[in-house]
Amino acid sequence: MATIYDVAKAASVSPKTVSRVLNGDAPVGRKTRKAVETAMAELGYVPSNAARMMRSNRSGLIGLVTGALSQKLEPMEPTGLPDLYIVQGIQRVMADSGKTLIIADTGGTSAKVPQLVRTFLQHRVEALIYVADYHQQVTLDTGAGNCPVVLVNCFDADGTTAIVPDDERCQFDLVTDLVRSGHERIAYFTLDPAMVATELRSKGYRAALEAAAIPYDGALEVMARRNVENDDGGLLQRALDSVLALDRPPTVMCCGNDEMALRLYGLIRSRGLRIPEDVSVAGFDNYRVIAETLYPPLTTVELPYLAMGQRAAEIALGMIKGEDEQLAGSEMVPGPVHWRSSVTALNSVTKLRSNTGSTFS
Amino acid sequence: MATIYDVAKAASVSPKTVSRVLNGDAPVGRKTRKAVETAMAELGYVPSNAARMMRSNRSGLIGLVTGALSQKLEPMEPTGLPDLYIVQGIQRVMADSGKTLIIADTGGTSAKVPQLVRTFLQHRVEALIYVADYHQQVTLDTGAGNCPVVLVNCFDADGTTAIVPDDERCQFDLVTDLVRSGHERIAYFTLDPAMVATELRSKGYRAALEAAAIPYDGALEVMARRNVENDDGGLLQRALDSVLALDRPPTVMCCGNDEMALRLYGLIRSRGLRIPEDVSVAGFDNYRVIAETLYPPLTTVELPYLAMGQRAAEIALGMIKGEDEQLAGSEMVPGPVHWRSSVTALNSVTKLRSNTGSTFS
DNA sequence: AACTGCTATGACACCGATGTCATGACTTCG
DNA sequence: CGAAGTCATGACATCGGTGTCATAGCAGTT
Repeated sequence: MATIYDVAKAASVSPKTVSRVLNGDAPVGRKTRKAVETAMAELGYVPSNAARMMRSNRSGLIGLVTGALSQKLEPMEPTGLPDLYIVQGIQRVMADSGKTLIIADTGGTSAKVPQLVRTFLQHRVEALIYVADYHQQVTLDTGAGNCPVVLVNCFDADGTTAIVPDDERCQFDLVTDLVRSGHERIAYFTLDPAMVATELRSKGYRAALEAAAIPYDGALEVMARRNVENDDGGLLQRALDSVLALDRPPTVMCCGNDEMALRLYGLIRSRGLRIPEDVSVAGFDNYRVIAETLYPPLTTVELPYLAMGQRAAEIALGMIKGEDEQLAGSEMVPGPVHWRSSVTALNSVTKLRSNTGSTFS
Repeated sequence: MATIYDVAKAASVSPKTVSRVLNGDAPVGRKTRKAVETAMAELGYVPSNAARMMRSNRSGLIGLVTGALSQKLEPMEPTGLPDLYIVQGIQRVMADSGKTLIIADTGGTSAKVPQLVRTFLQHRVEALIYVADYHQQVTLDTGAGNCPVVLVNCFDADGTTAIVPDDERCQFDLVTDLVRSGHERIAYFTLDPAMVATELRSKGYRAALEAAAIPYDGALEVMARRNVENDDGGLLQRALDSVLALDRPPTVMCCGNDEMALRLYGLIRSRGLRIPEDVSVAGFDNYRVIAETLYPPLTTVELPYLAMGQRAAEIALGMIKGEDEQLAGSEMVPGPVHWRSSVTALNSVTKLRSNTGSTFS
């Protein structure tokens, strides 16, 4: 691989002059510049980042760890591979800023993390970003020293800078939209309460009811999914039957995620009910393969994974520049409601006017 | 950040001795080693890869480009984000071999590729891997010089080393299993024939029929999905009706992907037919969110993305070691059939014994 | 003519590790 | 006891760029 010395010799100039052509940090004569550029092209010269970094101490690399960190090793129900979107968001911002991403996947073994961090530090990454596959608390065995760290889709006990989805706000917005379109009996089939997101969304659900002065009915909020092997779907079936048996059954059923909604479609129809004429259904995640493919298409909330990634990248870049941003703890990012035909409006007037950034498709 | 000189001073030895402790390439006295190790721990010393690379010229980095390269800019129907699995496969192998992956996503703009490749070359990657999001032909504006290149899920006209899924074999295996379980009237709803995969799978479908001495009936193979905006699902509906109207309607329907199978479930039921009692359904992709969530669970074929990634990584490592492997052109990787209850056996005997690595779940 | 100011260029040290070679202490063997 | 061999260690050059400083050439000013 050619070096500046080779280029310098070919162009009959000093190495330093070649360096100047490369960086444009000092004036270079027009003829000289041309000679150098020709030589570089002929030799197929590409500057070595390693050598450059030796002096500048700026590697241009950002370390990204995905997977792992999970305290539960059980793989979650697939919910659209949020990590991927987060990573894309990060990548997009980083590429624009000229940084290069170096990525390590732990493959679910959080024990590998320290090793990966070490490798990143060897490459002198300018920042470290951890991405979790679902909203959770992590404890990270950093050893990262003074390297800036940003957590995404997770948070820790030490108040490390973190970007998390605003589950509460998302559920709040969804339920508020349901109320606006005339629903009052709103069932909510939750995921495993052990998950961080479940609790937050429950809060959002209740807050939306309260804001609309609709009394909370515990019989309408039922856990319908466990993160355990022996949940064969029976929970959801029983949950459905229990709310259908109520004196005042719900007019709309919210699901903890779109996959649950997919199952629910089948169950509701096997009970002889129509969607949305007899009962409306809403999901969570905007897992498009499901939400747009189902008939009728599913009203659901999008978790803003791409935006979270972008935000995390911006913050990391800010930390590199030394702005520090004082970002103590978590920043929550809300996401839009996607309004589709699985929910029917009960009030004749379309007084539904969302101010929450909802989209209608 | 501490250097070996700092460590050397702290341990009262020469820098070279610290280097020896790090690399173990020469004997070091026990007491000296201990002193050095203590000093390293105290200073939080992490060796600089850049400096190391200056001498060894081995960066330990592998460049990975995803997205882009696609000749069609239209995003495909989501089929389970194969790139992610491929990347995971690559990552897994690379991590085991001590290499670090650096990743760039083109975000769909193949124009960015040369720029990304340049960045990678600056980092002196030891190999370059391109991953496409679906099986396709690409033309890559390399400029990669003598850096080893491996294509995954795509191939080019120049015969660059490439790892692609064995679509033909996969479809062949699936249809063969269907035949073994007693089906003879096998419909096949294909994807857009403009896709490389579609043609290959058609060949597999026909080859399997021929191998079983079942006459090919053109009325059973119908295009049911176009990669265009105005395909509202009507194609599939008409395809279904056309085969149901045949004198000898099919006993099983194969779909071009699992998403199509999801739609087909709905359509079949709206015609008053039961799955699998009246008609069996098979998919393609083993897109688990769909295949395992549907009722009944979907028989489908898995495209071996993880394995493809692993294989690609192995080959790239081989090329780095200079084994060159003579791998002219493409290597095709087959994937297993996942046998689930959406397909019923027509022959009473369970003479079904797959030798194709099928799994039964 | 002497001085100032600017442009264009080169010499040289340096970043942090490692390869090469040299050296001193100690063991082993004839 | 001296020669040869092993062990442990250090001095120094080197990798490929960039920062610092010096210098030569030339125009403009007084």
